[in-house]
Amino acid sequence: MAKRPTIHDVAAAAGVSRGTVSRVLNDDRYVSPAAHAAVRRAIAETGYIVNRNARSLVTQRTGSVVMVLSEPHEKVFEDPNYSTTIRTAIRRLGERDVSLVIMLAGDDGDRERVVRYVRGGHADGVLLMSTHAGDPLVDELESLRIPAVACGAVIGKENVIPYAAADDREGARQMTRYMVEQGRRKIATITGPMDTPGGIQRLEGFADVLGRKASRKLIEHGDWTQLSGESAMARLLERTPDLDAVFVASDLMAAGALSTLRAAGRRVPGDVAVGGFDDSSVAATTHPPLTTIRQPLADVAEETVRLLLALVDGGGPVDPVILPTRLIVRESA
Amino acid sequence: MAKRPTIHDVAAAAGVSRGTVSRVLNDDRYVSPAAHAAVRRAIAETGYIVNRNARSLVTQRTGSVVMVLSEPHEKVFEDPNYSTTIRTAIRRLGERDVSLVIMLAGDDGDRERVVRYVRGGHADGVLLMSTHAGDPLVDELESLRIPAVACGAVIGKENVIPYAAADDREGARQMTRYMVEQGRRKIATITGPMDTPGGIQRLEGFADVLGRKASRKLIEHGDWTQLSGESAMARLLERTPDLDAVFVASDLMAAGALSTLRAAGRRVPGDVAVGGFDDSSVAATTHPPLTTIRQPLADVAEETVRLLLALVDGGGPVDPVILPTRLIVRESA
DNA sequence: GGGCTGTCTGGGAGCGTTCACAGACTGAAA
DNA sequence: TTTCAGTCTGTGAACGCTCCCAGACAGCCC
Repeated sequence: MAKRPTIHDVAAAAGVSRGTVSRVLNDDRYVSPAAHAAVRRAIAETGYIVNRNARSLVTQRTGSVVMVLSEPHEKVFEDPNYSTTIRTAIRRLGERDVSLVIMLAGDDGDRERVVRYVRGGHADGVLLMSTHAGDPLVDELESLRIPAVACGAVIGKENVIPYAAADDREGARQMTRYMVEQGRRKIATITGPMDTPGGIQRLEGFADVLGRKASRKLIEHGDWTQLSGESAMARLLERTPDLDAVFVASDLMAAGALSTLRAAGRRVPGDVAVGGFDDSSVAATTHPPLTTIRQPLADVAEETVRLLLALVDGGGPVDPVILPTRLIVRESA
Repeated sequence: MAKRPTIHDVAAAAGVSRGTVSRVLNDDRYVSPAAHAAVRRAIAETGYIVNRNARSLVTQRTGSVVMVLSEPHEKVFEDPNYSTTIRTAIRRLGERDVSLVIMLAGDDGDRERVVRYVRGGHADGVLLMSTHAGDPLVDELESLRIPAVACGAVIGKENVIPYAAADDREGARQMTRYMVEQGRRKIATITGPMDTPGGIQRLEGFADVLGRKASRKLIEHGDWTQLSGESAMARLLERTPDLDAVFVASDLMAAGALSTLRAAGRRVPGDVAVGGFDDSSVAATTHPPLTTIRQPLADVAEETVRLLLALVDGGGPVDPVILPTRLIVRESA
């Protein structure tokens, strides 16, 4: 690899000093138009690219943020929604020339690595994904005082870690209301894990609408996986065979619920209406296609990034952002 | 953020010089056991973490690799297989304390950014994902002489960019053979884009088995998306209404084909057998569940990473790795 | 003219490492 | 005893950048 030109080479080519080149690079004040032009030309001629390491060494800024996926290894990415978020984050950060490092935090070893990375000063900010309640990582990050935001609230840390999220609770209300309006009488629900915001708030929204009708018998818990949706549905059917609707807190679990219902000979939506949540890609492939709640995932991701950049740029504290959901009617309800 | 301890602080705490600490850090030869112990203790006491920027500045190594996703923005991640690859790559790299930066290369601006990043020396290696034939990025990387490997062959550059991949061709043969054995007479195929290895080789495998029976009338092209699967299936049905099987080069497109078939009143697998490829997560959620070809994705990802690390560590040229696929029989064929 | 403010430039110092080299010490061979 | 190879250690010099300070110069006001 041929030796790359340094700021010295550019300075020499432009007939100015390092200082002036540096000023142009960081568009500082007080550079004469002539010098500015000469430096620009020299940069183009030499093909100069600043060495971020050298810069970081003195500025203590890295120009990169790290996205931390706090999920057991097997489950990372199982949720297709990750993809949208990552893609959006990369794009928005890229526009600002900030690069994205992705790290896993599924076990203690991983977490330790993340902490070491952050403590080593290798990232300007942290973007938390699916961080569970009580994750020790959060306290660590907090004590390091590094800018951090979450995509979706971190339970118990809502006032500490800013976040952007979809309005889970209102989304659940939308679906439940719709089912009520469609004349369903016995509406059950399959929730997500109760240590996740989606698990808690979608159940709350469900209960908001149903009030005392939301009896414990009509509530089952899953862990977002398709398999858990299957078994939760089976338990519901056994306990309440005459249910005529079920609001499932994720599309993937809803896909599981559908296959259990089919196996049990229930027709959807004839006998049982099924509502999902997410409007992820599986929603369209199920049979029948899922009526679901669309989360503005790309917007959530964008807002998350925006918050993080604001924090990194040293703006004061930022406020959480909550974005509206929308009911998408297909065939399952 | 409190000032982080430097190698000086450690040296002072251990009562040795910077040099000795550095030697311990990089476990060089010639450090006395006593000094070694003292340094280790001092590191623990001070909570010292090496500053990678300073290190990179002198070693010209960064301890990170960049994964480049060469896909138009809308389509990035549409294929659920990405997830497995990314997850696996992060883990394996993490074990070696190498961090992963992800960049998009969907348009010229992106590509320019990637080149700038690599030319800036910010990555020790490049991991190419779904790079299309003739992508200018490849030539750029080649001329930069930076270690690069691809996950899946880069068409036309098979001898330049090492890669790990599933045996697409043999996988296609497995599926086609299976259909023949099941007594199907008129077997069609929906391919991927013909500028991707999966598009080309899965068609070749199909043709290997069918020989002259693989007439042009029985071949349609898609672009991996579900929608393209739907329309390709429609075209096939129109042209050859009496086909009794279709090998679709991806599960997602197969899902699309299934819905077209259903809409056309064809029973699967009664009237038409449908075979997919990938064994991705959608394969299980379709109705009926897809018979498909499982790609050893995690293994492919592991091998890709292994190749890259070997290259980065300065071993000589490495050979491509091709891993076997397996037929997964479900209900659609 | 003297002082002041504002613009512009150059260069020394320092960021936290590694590397190469010189030197000190050991023990064994000549 | 001298010589030499092998261990072990400390130190100066990079690496490529930004920051800061000093100084030159111009223009303005009193």
